[in-house]
Amino acid sequence: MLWSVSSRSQEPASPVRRLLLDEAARVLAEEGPAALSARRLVKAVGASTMAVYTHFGSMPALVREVMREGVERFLGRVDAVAPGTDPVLELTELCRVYQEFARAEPDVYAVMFGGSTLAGFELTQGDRQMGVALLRHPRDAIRRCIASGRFRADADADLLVRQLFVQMHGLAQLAHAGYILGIYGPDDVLAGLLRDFAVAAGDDPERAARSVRSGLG
Amino acid sequence: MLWSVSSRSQEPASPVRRLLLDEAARVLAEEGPAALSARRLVKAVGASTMAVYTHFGSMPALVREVMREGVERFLGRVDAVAPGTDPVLELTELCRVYQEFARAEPDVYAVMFGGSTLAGFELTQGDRQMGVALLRHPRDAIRRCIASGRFRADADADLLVRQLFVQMHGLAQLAHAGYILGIYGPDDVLAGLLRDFAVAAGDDPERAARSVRSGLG
DNA sequence: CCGCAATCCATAACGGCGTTATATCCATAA
DNA sequence: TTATGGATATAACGCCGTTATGGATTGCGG
Repeated sequence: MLWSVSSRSQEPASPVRRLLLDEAARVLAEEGPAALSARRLVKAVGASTMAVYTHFGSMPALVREVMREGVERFLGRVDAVAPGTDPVLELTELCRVYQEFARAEPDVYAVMFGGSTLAGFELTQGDRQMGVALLRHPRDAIRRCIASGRFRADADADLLVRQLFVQMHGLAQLAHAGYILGIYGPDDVLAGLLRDFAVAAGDDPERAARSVRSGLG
Repeated sequence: MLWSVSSRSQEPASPVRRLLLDEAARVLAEEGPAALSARRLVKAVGASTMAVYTHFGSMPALVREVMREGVERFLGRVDAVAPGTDPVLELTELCRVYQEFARAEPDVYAVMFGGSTLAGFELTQGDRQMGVALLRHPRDAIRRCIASGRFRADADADLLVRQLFVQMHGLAQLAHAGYILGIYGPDDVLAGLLRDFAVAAGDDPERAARSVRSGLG
């Protein structure tokens, strides 16, 4: 085809791997999981189907790479939340960035947490470990809530962070599926969940409401 | 072909439609979404691929029928929970049967609530309305919690039932995806969620814990 | 009874999918 | 220079959902 053109290029050989990953992420974000296929990706980058297998081994393995990079973006957002003097506010902000990521990249999010099989991809135990790592930051925030006296001293941070995880995941998925209908939207439900979470953990209702409002505004 | 085997049969003509639906539900339950294909279904019932299109029009339409029957089974379980003197106990039992259904038919459940596309199937607004109808019973139970004084008088049943929905869905999906790891399992998280839900809504902590224990035991 | 329309269904095909066997480039090491 | 090994293009295999075609069966009005 274009041998002469490629030889003209002084750059290092085409990083086909990166091109495929970027195109996969783009298609997934812009057109959804149904549009993601090996043949389409290789056509977009001007390669043959073999490119997928030399660089990734299989389509599920390519999807796994896309997911791993999604996890890194997710971790980047979560770690950007700085601790402050109000741990309930910090917890609220963590949940806010969680929902923001799920809304920004709903299909990558769905792959990360098992909501989508996507071309036969299935989560490995290692994948799940990576997802669980996201809970460390919120768990520490809950511990600070306990240490600061906002939450009861006998509260169990490990159980509470799982409860919070369940709530964030359920909200993200139901909102994406269009199941949060009627007068209350996802943001209303999020505010209610966070306030009730803090109150049940022992926080003063008024103070909890103020921290949540501040963290979501 | 005058030796017509079909005339020997005294039964009404083969209800191919029913056979396909049952086989689809069976494959989905026993082997998961990846195993569900038109060609496999028609081979199992001894028909040709046309059977799918004469009776359903498309594979997504067949999946929709499977989902509708799943919703009916779900509604059957939910409606089997009888009101009693303890509305918090009733709410707990409703959540228990919710989790039981999600655990018994995880793939049908995933289709119902948008967690799985399954051969291009996508939820319509009518499908979602059907799913939302499942919330009527728990919403009434929450209203009884308020009326009986267990929950605060100014609690909002419509918001609370959405929060509860989010929690039940998140737990069902994460448990199915294998994301509830470590010392606490799905049942522990469920107990914590329900207790905290009631406490935040205004119930006495001890009383809430007793109702939840009673409803989950 | 005949003929006609409608319905169901089997066959075969189309295009797309993931995957793989094979052969060919081409850069680098010996 | 030759040899080696990785990346790639080509073509094929067996799936998939879907559809065009034509044959069989059924029910019904004449």
